[in-house]
Parts: sequence; structure tokens; C-alpha cells
Amino acid sequence: MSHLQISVKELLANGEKYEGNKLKLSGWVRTSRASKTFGFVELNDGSCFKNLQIVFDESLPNFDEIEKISIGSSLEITGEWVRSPGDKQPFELKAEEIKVIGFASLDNPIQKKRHSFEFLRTIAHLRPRTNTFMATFRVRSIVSHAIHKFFQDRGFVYVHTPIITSTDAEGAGEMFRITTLDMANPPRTDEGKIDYSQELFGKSSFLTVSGQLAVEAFCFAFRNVYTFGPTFRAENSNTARHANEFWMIEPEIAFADLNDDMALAQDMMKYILNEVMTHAPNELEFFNKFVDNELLARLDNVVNSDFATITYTEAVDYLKKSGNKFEYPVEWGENLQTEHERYITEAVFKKPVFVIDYPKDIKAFYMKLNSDNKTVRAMDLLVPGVGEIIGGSQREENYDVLHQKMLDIGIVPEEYEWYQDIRKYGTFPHAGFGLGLERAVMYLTGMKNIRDVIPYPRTPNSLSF
RNA sequence: UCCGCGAUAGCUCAAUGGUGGAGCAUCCGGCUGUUAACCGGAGGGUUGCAGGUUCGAGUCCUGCUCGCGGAGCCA
Repeated sequence: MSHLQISVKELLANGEKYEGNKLKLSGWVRTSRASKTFGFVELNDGSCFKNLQIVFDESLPNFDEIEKISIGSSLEITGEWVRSPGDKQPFELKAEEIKVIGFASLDNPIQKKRHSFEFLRTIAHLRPRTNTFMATFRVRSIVSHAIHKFFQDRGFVYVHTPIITSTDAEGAGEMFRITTLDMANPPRTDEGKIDYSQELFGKSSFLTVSGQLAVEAFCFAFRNVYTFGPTFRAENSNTARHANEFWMIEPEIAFADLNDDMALAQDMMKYILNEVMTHAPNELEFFNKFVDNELLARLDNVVNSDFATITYTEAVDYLKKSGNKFEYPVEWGENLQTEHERYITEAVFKKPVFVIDYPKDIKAFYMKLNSDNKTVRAMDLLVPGVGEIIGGSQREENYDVLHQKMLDIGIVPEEYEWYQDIRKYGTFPHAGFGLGLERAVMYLTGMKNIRDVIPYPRTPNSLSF
């Protein structure tokens, strides 16, 4: 073959190697500019964030066609790899032949200009072709891979916990009911209520709100395990950091306490961060320039410093003594408000902070009770800009204590029989946490809205794609 | 769900209750090294929907729809 098929990524990485070579490329027009007898096409072939400059002139038989090429059109180009006289790129491809594979209609909403994120959300099927979203979704992919690498390298076993569940796993939120009944005319019981016993499963079924309870059972066999999959919450949440479908990573570690749990969370966050800095430097540079000017400095700071730790009780004292006027009063026993969390992580520590040992009444039933009988071994990791990114705890491993706690809180123990059962047969201290994938991506990119880090976001009143 | 703000050309926005404009995009023309190229010209509108006030409504009032920001819920 006289023409070498090659990617833009390889060319930008090893330009010298190919000088003078005849090359063949394919990709999409990002932008183009033309004069009377020559012009430039910036080509993106998907292999990397950056574009490649193609130079063409009137020696092309289809010069008239290329001169007017539209944004988004797909091309196949053969040409010579030569040094570029321009400042912005050392090399460029001097086209000898440009084949238009698919001409993009002129009403393409993606233009040679800056678009608002709100508008791009309305064209979620086209937005990955823009710089911001190409960068975001590549980072999302790298983060996902990094998470698997981190856990697999440490011997964790990946467990596929079910998407369909029968119970509200932990009171984590409103659930989506799934049904096979004819909702226009559902079967009724004698009392006139919908007869869910006629469901396919013989009872009500829902989409999972967490894989934690299910993965805990595997922790009793494989020691260290994790789940990584989609999660569904039916809340009518209208915020920049909640979605109805999102991805969650939930490790569970054996013979471990809350300190081990926090150490794992910190190692994991730093590992992911390093991976993104190694594999997506161009993307991070872009985010730093156009999305969040403090991103690189912040990430650098995180990699090179330990996360802070503060107990809930200390945090409450701190907030009370801060002299800061909060819209909501700070009171021991109440949940920390978003403004309180922001103050702690953004104003006081200016870096990720673990808040631990929360009052038992505001946390889930499975969390390990402290010896003070008032607080549980829970931890939230707060980060500047995003807020809560991780929620975790040491679990209550004592069968009787767990059972009593369920009764106290008003949970029907029979519905969680298997979950209690695992503790009957060889229990031990264990802990785990849940990391919101989207929140991690937001933190790593500076993107401010969860809708802009999910390929096709599902939020209230939004299901167009 | 609650509070606040908004909806005008394909996009981003302007327009004192009195003839709806600009930049970008598109189309036409010019330009021999551009970098979101540049220069000249043209086309492009049921001002979110439904009512109301007024001689006259993009502008004021009511309702609705949708969106955004904040809060709650949490990851």
C-alpha cells in the first residue's frame, strides 16, 4: 500500500516519524476556511481531542466541492504529511485527494461558534461532536476504566448486582416501579387494591436504588468486592447534581473499619485523578481554559495533599462558632445543609473533606453504631464545587444489634431476611461506600451540571433521546 | 415538590406601551497560509401557548407549558 491508514492521535504524537509519507485519513469536518485557490479543513477523527489541519488547493478536481464543505461532513483524505508554516501546528496534511463520504446538511445546528450548554442539551445526539462534550465523555470513559483498574489491580471482584429488585434497598430514595400488569385495567384484590401478586415476579418489583446490600453478601465470600452499574431514583429532583438514572461505584471491604474505608476512598480518588491527568491532558487543559480556570490548580492540590477529616459534632461546633450567617440554623441532630457542607469544604478546608460519625437518626439502618450510642460510623466525602461525592459507612455486623435497629426504625425485618442472614454465618467487621460516577466526572472536569456529563441524561420532564 | 428568573431569526442576545435589530450561522461575491480567518452584499420573524387591559402589546395583567438557577431528597 502506498498510503498508510493512520489516526490523528498517532500523527500528533509521532509527527516526525511520518514526515514526507503518503497518508490516508478519515474523519469529520470541525471547521473549514477557504480562499479563492486554497483552503483549510480541520479534521477530527475521534481518536483524540485535537483536530488535524488539512491543506487543499485548486489542484483537487473537486476543489469547488471541498471549498464549500460543511461542518460535520465526513471525509476520506489521502495526502502528504508535511511541515506546516503555521504557528499552531508543526505538521499538516497536504491533500492530494479528498472524498466526501457524507455531506452534512447546511441546517446543522452545530455551528462554528460557542453554544450554550442548555441548547446543546436539546440536541444530545449531536453534542458529542463539540469540543466540550467530546472532552467530557472521553474523561467519563477514562474514569470508568480507571475505577475498574484500581479495584482489579487490588484483587477486588466485580459483582453484577441486579437492576430489578423487590425491596427499597436502604430507604435511599423513591423507586421506579416496573410492572407487567395492564395499567389501564389492572387486576384487583377483593378490597379493590391493585393485585400485585399477579405480577410476573408474583410481587411488586422496582429498579434498584443501590447495589450495596446485594454486594455485601459477596464480600462474605470474596473479601473485597465492588459493583459498578446504573442506579435509579424516582425523586422529582431539579438540581444540577441529581439525575434519575446515574452510575454508582460501590466497593465493600472485609475485616475493615471506617478508617480503612476512608483510606480506600482517598486512594481511589487520587488514582482516578492521576489516570485522567495522564490520559486526558488535552481535555483537562481545555476544561481549565474554557470551563473552570481553577481546575488544574485544584486537581494538583488534591493529588499532593491528604484529605481532611472532621467529625459531624466538630463540624457543627465549627459552623456555630464561624460567625457565618447561614440561611438554615446549625443544630446537632439535624442534617447538614448544602450551604453548611459548602462552607466546610470550600471556605474552611478548600479541599476534599471526610465528615464522619453522624447522628444515628439521620443515617441508614445498616450503619455501625458507635460506643456513644448516639452516632454511627458513617462518612461523607465533600469536595469543593460539587458537594457530596461519596457516602459510606462501616456496617453493623452484629445480627442482634442490626435486627433491633430495624425494629426501632420501623423497618420490617422479614423484608430483609437474607440481609440479616449473612451475618448469622461467620460475621466480621466490614465497610464500604458509594461513589457517584457523574459527580466524580463533574469534579474532574469542572462541568457544573450533571446533565452535561451523562450522554443522554434522564431528569424530570426530560426523556427525549 | 417549594422559591426565584426566563422564553424574540438556526444560535447568542438587544428593542422607553408607538415601523422588531445586531453578531455568528446560511446564501452570493472578493481574497495565495488560514487558526472560532478576513472584507462586501442578500435572505431569514405568527416575539413559547391561551386569554385580558389598551386607540395601539415583544413590552402591562391572568392562566398554562417548557427551561434555567437555588432549596429539599442524595450519589
